[in-house]
Order: sequence, then structure tokens, then C-alpha cells
Amino acid sequence: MISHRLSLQIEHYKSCTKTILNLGLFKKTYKNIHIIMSKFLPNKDDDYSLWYNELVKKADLAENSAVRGCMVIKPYGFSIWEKMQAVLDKMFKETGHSNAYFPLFIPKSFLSKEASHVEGFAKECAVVTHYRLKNSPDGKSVIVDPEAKLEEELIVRPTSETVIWSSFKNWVQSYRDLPLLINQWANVVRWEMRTRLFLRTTEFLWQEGHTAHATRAQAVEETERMLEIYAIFAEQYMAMPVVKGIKTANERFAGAEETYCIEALMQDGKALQAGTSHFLGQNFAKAFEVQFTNKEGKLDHVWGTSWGVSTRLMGALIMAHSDNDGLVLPPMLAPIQVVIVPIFKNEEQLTAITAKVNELVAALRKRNISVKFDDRDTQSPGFKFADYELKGVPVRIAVGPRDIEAGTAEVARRDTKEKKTLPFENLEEVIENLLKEIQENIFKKALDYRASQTHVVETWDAFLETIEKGGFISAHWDGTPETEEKIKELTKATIRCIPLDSVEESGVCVYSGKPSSKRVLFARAY
RNA sequence: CGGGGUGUAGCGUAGCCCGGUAUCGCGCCUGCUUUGGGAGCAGGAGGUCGUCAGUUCGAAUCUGGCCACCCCGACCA
Repeated sequence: MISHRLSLQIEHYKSCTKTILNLGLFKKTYKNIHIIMSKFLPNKDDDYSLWYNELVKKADLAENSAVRGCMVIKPYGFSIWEKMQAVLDKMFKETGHSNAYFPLFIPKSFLSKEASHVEGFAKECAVVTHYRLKNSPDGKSVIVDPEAKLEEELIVRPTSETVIWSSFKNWVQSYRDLPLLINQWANVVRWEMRTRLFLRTTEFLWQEGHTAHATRAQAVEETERMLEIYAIFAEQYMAMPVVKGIKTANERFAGAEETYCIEALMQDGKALQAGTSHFLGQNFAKAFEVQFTNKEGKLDHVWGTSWGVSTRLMGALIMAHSDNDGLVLPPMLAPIQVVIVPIFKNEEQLTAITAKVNELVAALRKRNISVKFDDRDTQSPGFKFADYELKGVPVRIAVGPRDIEAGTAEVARRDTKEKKTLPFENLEEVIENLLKEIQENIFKKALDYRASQTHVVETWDAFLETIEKGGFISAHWDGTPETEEKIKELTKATIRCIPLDSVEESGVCVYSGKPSSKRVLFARAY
């Protein structure tokens, strides 16, 4: 709990930091301190959330918009999202799903058809009540035309289960129509009180999969399959280790029978839910009367699932790997994997360097490596080095006159900051391997970090002490919502999930002392 | 919705107490010198001081209203 006085001090500190960051004098006079200040980013360990916000803006990923709580995703940030989309979309298609698009607006009556669902979202829905504007009497502005009131208000989708299931009703008649495997890429709106770029914004982008199946078993299988896809994506592409698990009743999606999730640990010791997959049972099928005739000729309700990941993954990606010099992107998702910076004093040198570099660019592209040759003469090499580090480009190659003479290039990797001068000959193969190594290395680093921050705790005292340090706590829980609530109230920690690989072992609840058969994962979360 | 804070050039700010059209840095533009880790020097452009009203010869500055944003809390698949 941060006291008011302390929060004021933090405010003061932040504004001072900003001032210092912008004082050129400071940089000039105290070169050493300038190095510590590190590329004008706040220090990650001093103030993690300030570091995060500044990084998002300075790395040109996103910025706040004129609309409260909504963000503008800038070209560089969006290109990372596009890479994520491309990979996920391919994975969805490979597992038999098709894309479709459903409307942004949902009739209000749809939301009330599934009782627990509406309860979960009612408080954060944007509502459209009118469909026309007109000039104000004084002609200086526009006002909502009171005559243009909608008969039934429209809800801006916070998620699309209801519109989609109202369509599914028409799409499904026979077991031959099943399974129905649909995905949509869309924007959704949830009127959140407090927002943060990428992590929680009023409007965000996501994909939502919605499927219908003939049997319970098939729907559960689908739920688990998609969770697995999310886990593979997180670990193999984002290089971010995740725990697969099941949510407790408190944390479950409104309208689901079971919510599966992947949970990741950020560098400040807080957990982040990175994706969810819901087994909906027959809840929506019953609410929207989606029935089919089975092989035996009997009418039955279908079984549903829904699953999604959002632009929140961008926040996860940023917080999982980045450092005080800026972003660290996994090569699999980096829009630019290799940047080549020429070092030249005159046109003649640049021409010689360009000729040599073009060979390398062609060879790298042949291997499907995205490469940028930054031959602008308007920025100095030093500026470019720092800038591409800020943007998380995994590999940088510098080529100058000395290299041309020696037949070499300087290769620097973003993750370790290691620099090596290597022969130009066959460099493309070295780079290709280096990209793989970087991908593995940042995953391993994140995995080691998580291991060091996952604590097995047996007693309440130890729990209280450990939760302050951050990280995951693996502890026994008696399975009651009351205990879960109480722990949340006392520590702000929630049960992130019951891990799928949690082993059966008898123990006692860390809070109540009642018997328990499994450990669950606690953490403070985003 | 409660508590606190801030609005001055693209960004970050000084000035406000004690009224006289605005300070500094970054960035931007031009020129020359530079270029192997955010280049230097010289010159230059850019401001309805959030907004509306009041006090005054005169308002960034004083008074009142309004608006916006930020932080803390409540809330949050």
C-alpha cells in the first residue's frame, strides 16, 4: 500500500526525472552520468512502470490518443502485432479454423440472454443510443439529434459470444455441420477505469475464436488444443515461458464452465495473463437455442468454446525481455531482424560499402531474414546504433572503410550486447545461426528468471514475506472462494491458475490450514 | 465516483507569491566542419500561456466558473 505522501514524492521524482532527461546540459557536463542514464530511458529497477511507459513511447510502439484510455498503435508497434497475427493466423488455419467477421454492435437484448455473461461485462460496456447529429442552434457545433434515438440501444462489443451464437443458431442443424470452427480478428471495447498502453486499453485489438461441437469431449479437447497453441506461440515465438493452467471460479470467464489460461511472469515480479481458452459447456447453445440433430436422430444442444489473445501480448513481449537500453525483441517476431549501418566519410566510401553490403542483403533475404540497410547520411552511426537498440533489432552489422579493406564486418547482438568482428565471407550463415541463438538465449534467460522467482511456500508467514518480493508462489489452497478472497484482500495476490502439471500431493492450505490436494500459483498480477 | 496534482512552441520546463506579450534545454530549418557508440560551431523559424468571464491603463501572473489530462483509491474475462 502506497501512502498518499509517498505517491506525491513519486510524482515529484517522475517530473524531476523527466526534466533531467531533457536537459542537454546534464548530458554535456556529466558524461558518466549520461551513460548511467542510458539512452534517456528511466532505469527499469528504479521505477518499472515509468520505464515501461517511456519505452513504449520512445521505441515508437504506441502513444496516447485524443480519446481517453485509447491508444494509437504506431507503425513500428503495429508491424510487431502484424507478425504476431500472421503466425497465430497460420496456426489457427492449420488446426481447421476459418476467419469470419461479425458486427461491432450488439443489440442490448442479446447480452441479457446469458445471465452470468451479462453480469461479467455490464459495468464496462459502451452504449450507442443515437444515430444522428445535427447543427447546434447557434451553428457553431454539432449536437446529438434527440429525435434520432434508437429504439433498442446497441452495445459496442466487449466480446462477441452473443452475436456469434445468434448466427450459429442459423448455421447448425445437423451433426454434419459440426464442428463449427470460427475465428475473427477484431477490435473490442471495455470501459476500464484505469488504462495502460497495451496492457489495458479501452479499445483493443484481438482475435476471438468461437467453436461449436457435437460432444462435450470434443469441445474440451478444442479448448485444450487452443491453449496449447497459445503456449507454443508464447514460448517459441515470443520467447516467453508460460504456465498453463485452469482458473478458479472467481477468475473464470463470465459464461464459461472452465477457463484455461497461460500465465507469464514479468521482470518486475508481477504475473500477466497472456491468453485464455474457455470451455463454455452448453451455456450459450441453450441461451441462443443452438441445437442439432445427432446421428441417432435426437435433438441436442451443441457444446461451445471461445479463446482469445489481444494486443496485451505486446505489453507482455515488451516487459518480458527489454532492458535499460530499450526493447529486446525475439528474432521470430522482430520486424527488422538485421540492420546494417555503414560508416563513411564521403560518397566514395559509401559507394564501396554499398556494393559490398548489397551482396549480404541479397544473401540474407534469400534465407528469409528481414534486413534493413540504413544508409541515411542525416544521422550519425552512433545515433543509429542507439536507436536500433532502443527498437530492439536483434542483430546489427556495422561496415566501415576498415572492414572493406579487411573483408570483415562488425556484428553486434542486442540481447547480450556482444560485439565481434567477423569475416564477410559466408556471413549470412553466421547471422542465420546467430538469430536462432538469440531466440533461444532470451527464452532461456526468461525461463531462468521465472525459476528464480517461483517460490514454494508452506506457511502463512512465509507467504506474507514472499509476496512482497514478487514472483510466483506455489502453495496449497483449500479450494474455497472465501479463502481466495481473503488472501486477495490481505495481500493483493490472486490465484493465477491451478497449473495443469500440478501434481497430486496432500498438504494443508497456506491460509486456512485445511487439507488440500494440490498446489496453486499465487501472484500479484497486471 | 472520492482524494491529490498539472495545463506555457512538437517534447520537457522557468516565470506566477510581488501584474508591464515570455526563459532554458531537446527537437526542427540553413551553412560549414564532422561521421568506428546518441557530433561541434554559427545563424534561424516556431507561442491565441487549456478555456470562458471578471478586476485593472495593462493579466501567463490576481479572482471565479468550466474543460482536459496524470497520479492514488474504489472497480476490472
